[in-house]
This record gives sequence, structure tokens and C-alpha cells, in this order.
Amino acid sequence: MPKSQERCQEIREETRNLIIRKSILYFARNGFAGTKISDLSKHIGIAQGTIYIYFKSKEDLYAEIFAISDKIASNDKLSMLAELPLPAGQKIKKMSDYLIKSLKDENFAAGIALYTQRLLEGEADQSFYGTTEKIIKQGQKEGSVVSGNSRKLSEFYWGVVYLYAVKSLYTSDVVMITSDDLSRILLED
Amino acid sequence: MPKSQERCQEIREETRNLIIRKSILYFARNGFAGTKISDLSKHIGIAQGTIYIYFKSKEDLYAEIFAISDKIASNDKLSMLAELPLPAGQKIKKMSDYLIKSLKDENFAAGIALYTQRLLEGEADQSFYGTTEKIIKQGQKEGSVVSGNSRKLSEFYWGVVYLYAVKSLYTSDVVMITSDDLSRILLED
Amino acid sequence: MPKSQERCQEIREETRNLIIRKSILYFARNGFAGTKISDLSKHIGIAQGTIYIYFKSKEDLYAEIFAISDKIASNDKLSMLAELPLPAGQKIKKMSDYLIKSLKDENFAAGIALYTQRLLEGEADQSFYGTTEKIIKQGQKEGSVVSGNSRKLSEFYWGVVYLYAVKSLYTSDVVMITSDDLSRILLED
Amino acid sequence: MPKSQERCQEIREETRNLIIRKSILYFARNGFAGTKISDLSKHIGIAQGTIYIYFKSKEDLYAEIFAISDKIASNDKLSMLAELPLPAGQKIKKMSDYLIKSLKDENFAAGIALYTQRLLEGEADQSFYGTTEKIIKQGQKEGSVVSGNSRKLSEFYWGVVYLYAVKSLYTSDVVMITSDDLSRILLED
DNA sequence: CATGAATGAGTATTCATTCAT
DNA sequence: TATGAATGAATACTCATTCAT
Repeated sequence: MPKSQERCQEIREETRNLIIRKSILYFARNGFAGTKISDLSKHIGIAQGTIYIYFKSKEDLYAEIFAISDKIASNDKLSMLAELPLPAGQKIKKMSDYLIKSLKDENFAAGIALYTQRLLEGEADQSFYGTTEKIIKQGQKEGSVVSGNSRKLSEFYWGVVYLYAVKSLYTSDVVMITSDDLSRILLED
Repeated sequence: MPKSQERCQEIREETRNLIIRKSILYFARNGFAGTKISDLSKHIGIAQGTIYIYFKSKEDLYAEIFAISDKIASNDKLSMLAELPLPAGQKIKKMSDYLIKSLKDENFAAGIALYTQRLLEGEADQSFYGTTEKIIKQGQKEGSVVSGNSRKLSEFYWGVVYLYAVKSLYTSDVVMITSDDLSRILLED
Repeated sequence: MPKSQERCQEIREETRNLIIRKSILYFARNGFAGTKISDLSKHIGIAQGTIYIYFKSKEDLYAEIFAISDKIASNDKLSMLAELPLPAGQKIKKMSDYLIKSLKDENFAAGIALYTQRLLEGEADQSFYGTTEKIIKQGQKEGSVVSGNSRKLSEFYWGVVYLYAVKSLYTSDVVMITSDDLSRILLED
Repeated sequence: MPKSQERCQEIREETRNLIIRKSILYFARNGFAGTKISDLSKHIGIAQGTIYIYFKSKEDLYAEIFAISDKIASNDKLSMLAELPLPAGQKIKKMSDYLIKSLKDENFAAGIALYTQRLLEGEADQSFYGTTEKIIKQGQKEGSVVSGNSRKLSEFYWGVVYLYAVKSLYTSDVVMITSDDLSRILLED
């Protein structure tokens, strides 16, 4: 008896997700060139061939991983946060809280790491910083944020987030900075 | 004949240095796995075979590069700075001045990037932070440095240096932070 | 129950025949190495696994296909024709008529193509030409067939049949030669 | 001391030609799918990697082989022959002479086989038959060529050439037809 | 029986390394 | 020494075959 159409679809979805989920970390840690399909498949716990059922090539899988990192990085929560009727200082504290907490999730950290990596290589667009810049400008008007070019401050802030994302990918017991340390990059004392 | 002997030695030295100098950047940008000897040799402007006259293997060359990055990172100037009879605040400002200035040199940036990368991967020892920690502790006694675990602060400070080292490897026109921005990570306002 | 037993057997037979019928053409067109089970099964309209219920392996299926092509090529009608009390000229015309007509059937064409292919590769025995040679020799005695080595003429004749078998496998609208054209290879004008 | 520019060029040319020359036969005999790069390289007498220095992929090499087969098939000698002020009957005899003689050269045979194969698959254009058709029409006017559609006759004639090209690829001791046998396809007795 | 997702041996392709010139 | 063509081990990718459903 043939498997039901839906069950098949389900299995496919599951396997595809499994591959993506497990690959994010692997690629984030080892990079594209440093990732062997043989090792990756072992790490995922499937046969090499299975990867090629779901992805045309190693590059294709990598691209998919990147698309995911986009979603992780350009998080909705942050965009919504910017729109709330709050003083910038509080927005920054909330954002920092959220980010420091999220970095404990390896997939979030990997997403941030991959996305920033791509940003550095000039392959992702920088509109990503827009939300943060808006908050910074608001804060500068309100007097709670240090003076300086908002793009530069934004890059600095997210650079530090990236830094700790990368750190947490390599070491399980990172001495993580606190939400306050992170906020302090932007906030006037 | 002795003259030509020397000249030969000189040429050897020159080529060897050329390879090392050009490789630092290439490895820093692309990583070990991402660097192909064929590309690297093209980038240096020599034949593939020539690299193997001076280095036993790709790994051998990489190790050499790392030794260089060690020297760059554990700079004598900084150790000396720590010993000077100055208030910690000034030491930090001088160190930041020096680092921000040095980052303009691509080889310095590459050295910092490679060294930190290795640190992250747990392959370089962390004694490197010692000097900075000393200054931080001094500053905390003097009241000029923010409170907090000195290792954590030190890692944060160097993390940001790493961040801008990496940025400058990828983009020629980085919006670099100022020496003051960097110092502010450690200094009480 | 016995009824359903038979019905089962019947279904089995049907599926098995379907696979064979559809495979002949596929193999004839693409060759053994050029035929992927995944493509073939799609072409047949069944799942890949189903093929392995009826055939132990790809080679096994190919062998079966060959057995069929044997039967097609060493057709009984032709052997009987040779035995009839007719002048060779008429036998050749009848044979040509039959062959040209049969080539319109794709399975016949595929059978001829596969069989001759195997003959070329030295994997089928050449006794196959025997019947035709006999007729040729008879015709040469009777003066209706051109002079020359009977094996050579026979190979020529069947070569042309093969040629048009192959042509009809690739193009649906072959400019087919007539039965007379074919006969003329052997017949004195 | 570096190898001289010209010598390098020469070596490259030689190796490239070696690969092409040896591949023609291999592909003609085994087809694209039936040819393994590992076997082919062994047959050529070089390392697998060497093939990829000269050709981007197996397909690329195959395409090159096909380009060569084009040149072999659309031979200049035949076009010139058509233009000569000779009766068609003589042209056909000369053409047949030339073809039967040339088929003894394995590369010529392979070229014809590959080209015709591509023609069958509809991937080569049929302008190729033009020259022969012209001669046929001339001959029909002159009364030396059998009546019938010139394209059909042309295809028949070249089909037989293909047939013996293929035969000679598989067997070293083919019972080859004579130039007269070949001509007789077109010539009135 | 039939299905098609999963497997892994087999094949294509890349790339660090060697070596004749 | 320096070169770059050649090598073959390592890696990416395919496809005949299996097996849980």
C-alpha cells in the first residue's frame, strides 16, 4: 500500500528541516569551504545522498541557510519594538535584553553570525541597521543616547552582538556580557 | 662567488617574505579551508610550485602565518605600556590610540583577526589578555575604569578590536570607531 | 479465494508486461548506461521500487529485454518463409514487405535495434543471418540475386533494416525506404 | 628556470589533442553515459585530473568531440567534389571510393558515427545531406541515378555509411562492403 | 503489492603536492 | 630557483537498490 500523500509530505518537511537546523550551526562554525558534506551528513545523522534529495548542491544548501539567517537577523520583534511609544533608552534596554537572552540559543547565534558574515562580505544589504538607527536618533534627541553618527553607532552595537554570537558558537562557557554592558555602548551614563 | 651566495640568500628571504606578507591577508579573509593554493599563488604573483620551495605544505605556511599573528597581537609596545608609571586611564587611551592607528595597516588587522580566530577556536592561549587585565585592575583601584570582572572587560575590549580588524579586512572604507569610543568600553565616564 | 489468487497473478503479469514493453523502447533509445531507473520508472508511470518487485536488478531487466529482442529478431515467420517452395526473389520481396511493415511497430523496431546492437558488440551469435544467407544462395543460383559473398550481403541487408529501426526510434516521421528499395540491395535489376 | 612560454603552449596543445583523439573512439564506442572518466583517463594514459585541466567537465569534453565530428563529417573534399564538372555517376563513385577508404581510419569512422548519432537525436542540422542531394538530382537528370526522393536516397546512402562506420568501431575485421556496393544504392544498373 | 524516502557504493570533480624542464 | 603541467587523494554528487509504511 502506498504511503499517504500527506504523510510523505510530512516526512519530507521533517527531513528538510532537520538538515537545515543541523546545518546552520555546522556552517556557522566551519564556514562553507570548511564544511565537508561527508562530515555534515554524519553530524546530522543521515546519508550523504539524502542531502542531495533536498538540496541541489552544497551551495544551494548554504544559500538556504543564509535565507534562514536573514529571517533570524531581521527579527520582527525588533521592528515592532521601534514603533512602540517608549523612550529610546527603554527600547535599547529591551532590545539588549532580548538579544543577550536570544544569544543563548545556538541557532540564533549562528543566524546572527552567518548574517553578519555576509554583511561583511557585502552580500547582504545593510537596510538591516535601519531600525537601530531610528532608535538611536530618537535617543539622541531625547538626550539618552551618546552623540555620534547613527550608522557608526548602530554598526558598533551590532558588531558587539556579532562578536558574542561568534564567541558562543565556539565556546560553551563564554563569559557573556550583560544586557547593561551592551546597552551602555549606546546610552549616555 | 661569496657575493652571489649572499645575494641568493637575500632573494630567498625576499620571496619568502613576499609569500608570507601576501598570505596573511588572504588567509585572514578566506580562512584555511577557503584558501586554495592555486588562488593564493595567483594573488601573490608566483607559480604554485614556488610556495612549496619555501614551505613544506599549506599547513606549514598557515602555521608560519600564525606565528606572525602571535607577534603582532602580543605586541611589545603594549607590554611596555603596562609597566609605565602612568594612571590606567592614560594607559588605556594610549593603547586605544595605538590600536586604532595600527588597524589601518592591513597586516596588523589581519594578524589581530587571525590571532583572535585562533583564540576562539581554543588553539591559542589566553595569557594574551593578561596585560590588559592588569591595566583594568589598576584602573578599577584608581576609579577610572568601570567595575566588573577584569577578564570579561578585557575580552570585550579586544573583541571590539577584533571586530574592527575583521571589518577593515572586508571593506576599505569602514566607518571606524574612534580611539575614544574604544576607550569608553573600559573607562568610567 | 482461488478467484482472487488468479486475479493477483493476472495483475502481476500485467504489470510485468507493462514494465517490459515500456522498457524496450527506453533501453533501445538510451542504452543500458544511459537509462536511469528513476527516469525509466517515471516513463513507465510506476514507482522505482516496483521495478524491483519484478526484476532482481537493472541488469536482470535488461537481460529480459534482450531475450524479447531475440524472439523478435529470429522471427519464426522468416524461418518458415525460407522453407516455402518459392523462388528466392519472391521470398526476398515477402521478407522485405514484412520487415518494412513491422518496423512501424515501435517494439519491433526496438527489438531489432537492441538485437543488432548486441550482435555488433559480439554478445549475440550470428546464426541469425543463416536464414537470409540460405535465401541469398538460392537466389544466386536462380540468377535473381546479385553475386557476392552471402554473409556480406546478408549483413548489408540486415544492416539497412537496423538502420531504419534506429531511425524510427528517434524520429516519428522517418522517410522510410520502401520494401522495393530494401529488396533491391539483394536483387539483380 | 621557467619553461619557455612556447614550450608550455606546445605541451598544452599536445596533451589536449591527445585527450581529444583518444576520446573520440572511446565515446563513439561507449556513448556518453557509458564512458567513465576513470576508464577514459586510463585508456588515454593520463591521470583523471589532467582531463579537467583541459575540459571543464565530461560534457564539455563530449561537446568538443562532437565539434570535431562535425568537421570530419562535413568534409571539404565532398563539397568540392560536387562542384567538379563531372557526370554525377563519376562523382558518386569517387565519393564512395573516398568514404570506403576513409572508414578504415578509426577516427573517421568514429566521427561519422558520432555525427550521425547526433543527427538521429535531432541535435545536428541536416544541411549535411545537401551536397549529396545535389549530386543525386544531377544524376537523375543524367539518367544515371535511380528515381526517387533525393532526400530519402541521400539519407539511405549516408545511413549505410553510418552503418559500416559503427560496424568498424566494434569489430576489427568487418566484412566491409565495396565502394561499388555503396554506389549501387544510388546508381541505376 | 506499491510507494518513495533513504542509503551508500560508485562516479565526477577539485585541489594540495610533485617533478621534469 | 622558478615554473606550471601532471598527479591522485580527497571531496562533491549520482543513482541502483532497499525497506518501512
